[in-house]
Amino acid sequence: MYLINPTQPEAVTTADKVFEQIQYAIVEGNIPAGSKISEPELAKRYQISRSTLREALNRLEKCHLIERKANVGSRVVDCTIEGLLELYITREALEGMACRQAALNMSDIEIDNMKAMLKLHSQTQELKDGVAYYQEEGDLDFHYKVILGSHNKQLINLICGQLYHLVRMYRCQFGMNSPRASRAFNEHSQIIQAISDRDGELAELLMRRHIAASRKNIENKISQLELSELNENK
Amino acid sequence: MYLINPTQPEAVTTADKVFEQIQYAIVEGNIPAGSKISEPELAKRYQISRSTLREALNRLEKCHLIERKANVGSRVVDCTIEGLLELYITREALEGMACRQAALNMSDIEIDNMKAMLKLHSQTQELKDGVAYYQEEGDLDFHYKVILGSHNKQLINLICGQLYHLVRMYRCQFGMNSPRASRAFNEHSQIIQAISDRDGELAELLMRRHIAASRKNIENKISQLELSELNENK
DNA sequence: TAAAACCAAATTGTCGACAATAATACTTAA
DNA sequence: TTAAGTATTATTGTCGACAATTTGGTTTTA
Repeated sequence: MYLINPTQPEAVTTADKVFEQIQYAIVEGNIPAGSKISEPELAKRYQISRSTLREALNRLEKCHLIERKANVGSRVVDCTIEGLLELYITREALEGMACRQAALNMSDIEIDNMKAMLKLHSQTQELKDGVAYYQEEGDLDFHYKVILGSHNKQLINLICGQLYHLVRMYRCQFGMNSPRASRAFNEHSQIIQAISDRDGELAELLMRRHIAASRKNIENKISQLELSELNENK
Repeated sequence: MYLINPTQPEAVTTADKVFEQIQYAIVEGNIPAGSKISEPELAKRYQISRSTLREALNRLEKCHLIERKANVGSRVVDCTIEGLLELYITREALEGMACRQAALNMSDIEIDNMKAMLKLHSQTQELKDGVAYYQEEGDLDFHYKVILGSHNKQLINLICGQLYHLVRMYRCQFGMNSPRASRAFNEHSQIIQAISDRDGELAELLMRRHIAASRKNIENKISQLELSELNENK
């Protein structure tokens, strides 16, 4: 339960709570990607009736963590390389636009807030040598603030409520605690400057580059991985 | 039942069927925007149990046609001007990117297909004087083809599975059978050319302009509407 | 009179059982 | 032996009833 989505409402009903538990289990791979879900089994494991489990499954489907077919059942989504690339392309489009809107719509206070956060991160970065802390929470912190700064409910819901669950799942399962810390920090810094200048066009451009760089970083890692696996097998 | 979403799987279970019925009722305003939904009442009206109605409601929530609060209930989404603009901004981001991907990923056959469709539309347009037919089905036909042409499941699902329900709802309820027919036709033509040239950058740019123009068209209409209402009331 | 506390009605959440559908194993026929 | 067809089993979909929570109104109190 290491990372809270600031837009996810607190779980009040038991279906909500079970939803969150299964959510984490899927994200972290404790329930394997691509595996079939047995309703009776899961209901027993979480000590709830099948009805409320199905309610929880519906929520998982909403954030694209499982897929259902009528009269057949549910499967956890697969983690494929194509899926990952498609996800990042979608992120590029949505977060790019969110960043443009943030430049137009953020209040001065919100912007000051972001600058303060960045400053804090830079100090933490120096302390921990720019590796451990920043890339995880710091990065997501930054992105969440930008997205929320767009003040666009559609964008906020699509990105935070749906895409980011998958992003976290891929990060966990492909072991991507991306070591782009210092570069990412500089990119964040530029983006905040563009927002502060109310330059929506530049802000969008920079955010798209930032995410595209992240995607390419992943692509490289994967091709390396495949290469080394190839070497092992011969 | 005048328009089929080509990505929506056919309704096999009764919850699916009721979902579709309510979906149309909401889109067309027969169940008013912003109104509260009474589970017992709707269940009685459609002759189903509350459980399967709730299943249908879950699907409606997935395409953002209703919103639920725990222990309180469901409401049909509101149709506000801000919501409409936010929707179009999101469309601009997503369909722009979809168009870029379409330029990269569409097969030659698909492209020929789109050109043929455009030609057909141009003839139909001449026949009907460019008003009735094209703007409705023709426009959506074009957009669906581009989106599917992206070959990106994320984008396809987000746009067709979620945004477009709302787009149709707004079109219905604000009475926007946009009379931009001939201009839109030319814009479509340019976009297809860019896709055919495999020029992703231009394709995205043109699609974004196309949707932005549509948004501005709506904004103008609305401000006119507000002006005339203002005149009536004095 | 206004506000707080309480009570009653209605609504939503949860449960277990039954019905319908799909998956599996088995039998029979070519 | 293989393929098709059938029967059995397991899983999903649907139902009606009960429990928990909210809402609206009523009473009580300051």
